Amino acid sequence: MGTKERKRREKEQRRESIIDAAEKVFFSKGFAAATMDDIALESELSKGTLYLYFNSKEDLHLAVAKRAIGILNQMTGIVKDVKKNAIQKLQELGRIFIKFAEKHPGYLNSILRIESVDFNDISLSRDELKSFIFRESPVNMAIELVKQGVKEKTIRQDIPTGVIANILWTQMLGMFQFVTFHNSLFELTGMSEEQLFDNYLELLLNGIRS
Amino acid sequence: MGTKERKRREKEQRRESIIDAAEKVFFSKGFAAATMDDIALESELSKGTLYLYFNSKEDLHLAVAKRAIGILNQMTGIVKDVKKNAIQKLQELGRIFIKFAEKHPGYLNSILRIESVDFNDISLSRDELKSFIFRESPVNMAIELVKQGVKEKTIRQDIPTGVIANILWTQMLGMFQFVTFHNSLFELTGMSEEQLFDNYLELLLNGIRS
DNA sequence: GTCATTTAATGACTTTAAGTCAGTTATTAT
DNA sequence: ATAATAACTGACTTAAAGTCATTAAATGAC
Repeated sequence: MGTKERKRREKEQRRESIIDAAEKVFFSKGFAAATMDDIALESELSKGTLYLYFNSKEDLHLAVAKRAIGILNQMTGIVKDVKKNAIQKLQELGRIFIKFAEKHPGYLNSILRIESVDFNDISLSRDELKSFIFRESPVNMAIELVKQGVKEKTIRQDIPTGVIANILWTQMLGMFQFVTFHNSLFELTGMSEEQLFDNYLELLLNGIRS
Repeated sequence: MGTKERKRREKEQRRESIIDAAEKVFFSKGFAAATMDDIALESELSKGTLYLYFNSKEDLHLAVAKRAIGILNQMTGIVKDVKKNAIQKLQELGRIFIKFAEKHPGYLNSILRIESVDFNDISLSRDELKSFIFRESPVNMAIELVKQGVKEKTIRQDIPTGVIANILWTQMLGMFQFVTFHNSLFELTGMSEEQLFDNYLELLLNGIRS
């Protein structure tokens, strides 16, 4: 009598399918313009049902962001097996992030969004997500790499590794926020997106070299 | 018959007093939680009147952000008179930004906000503001300083000055976004806010040295 | 000073979208 | 077959942005 187990699984599947629908709507219209009715329609469920699975539209967005972090993690996973020094690994990490951004612009946006939306309306679930990001995200890998670099003496040791790693993470996000928002920069400088990213990475890593 | 002139002035004053009220409400409740009715109450005007002066709540927020940029500009104005090399001037610029953030957290938030809110709902007035920031903000001063640094050979010349300056600007914003959001970092690292900022600045500038 | 005209301000109303909940339908266990 | 439980529904409530017909105030021509 595995009914209970099957039900749990089905519930999980339904949940995922709602996230699928939400994703589609968020990515095509943007979070603000997306309505719960849109998502209900897309998911072939009623609005009420959405609220059986998620407490709010924001909550639904957090679920999408979690997926984004998951995918990013998966993509960056290979870095730790690379046989190079820490700086080079960090560079690789950065390049993977850039690939992620190109391949999954919607997911990138959802990550940017959770790091930026209104500072005053902190919800419990966001706190939860914050710690999730901290524990699970590339930040964590960056911390390891920075530690390695300090040991190797390729990275300066006068600043706590946690701080360096977080600075790198923030700056990656900042770069994308900037590029997403001010796409006019390309015209201004005549640089390609790729060149810009490379320079960005270069500058970041140059700053932490010992 | 300076009636016309007086009317224009009064209209301007009313506009400013509405921004005053909006500011108070935004800063105390946050943009999302603030309502136009709150602002109407605070300004001792009716809601309808607010819409005679501003097209939307977002528009009203942009006006606040413009003020913020104005104040920041005023504060950073002294840097160009400092008699030091470009790197040192940029460091000073960064420190002033930090002072601004401490003194005017509300204004800081409003600047962060315009750089981050939903990427899909771009309004005309935001484009206008973007070019305003670009023309009037410290970005512009940073560009000048970077040019100076390249001439002096204190700053690397292999990356376009505009790109370097914009990277610095983004990263300053990113730093504050991060600190505002993850204030837990202090606990994690045991660093004071001041130390953190100093390290941040150091890293940024180290990256661009020649 | 009066009054027609223009300008400024009002707040009740409309609209939109998030979130709720009493009622219906489907599933399970006995 | 049926009572109990779980899943789902969509009409309804609520909140807040934005509108607009109406009222009030200010102006300037006479």
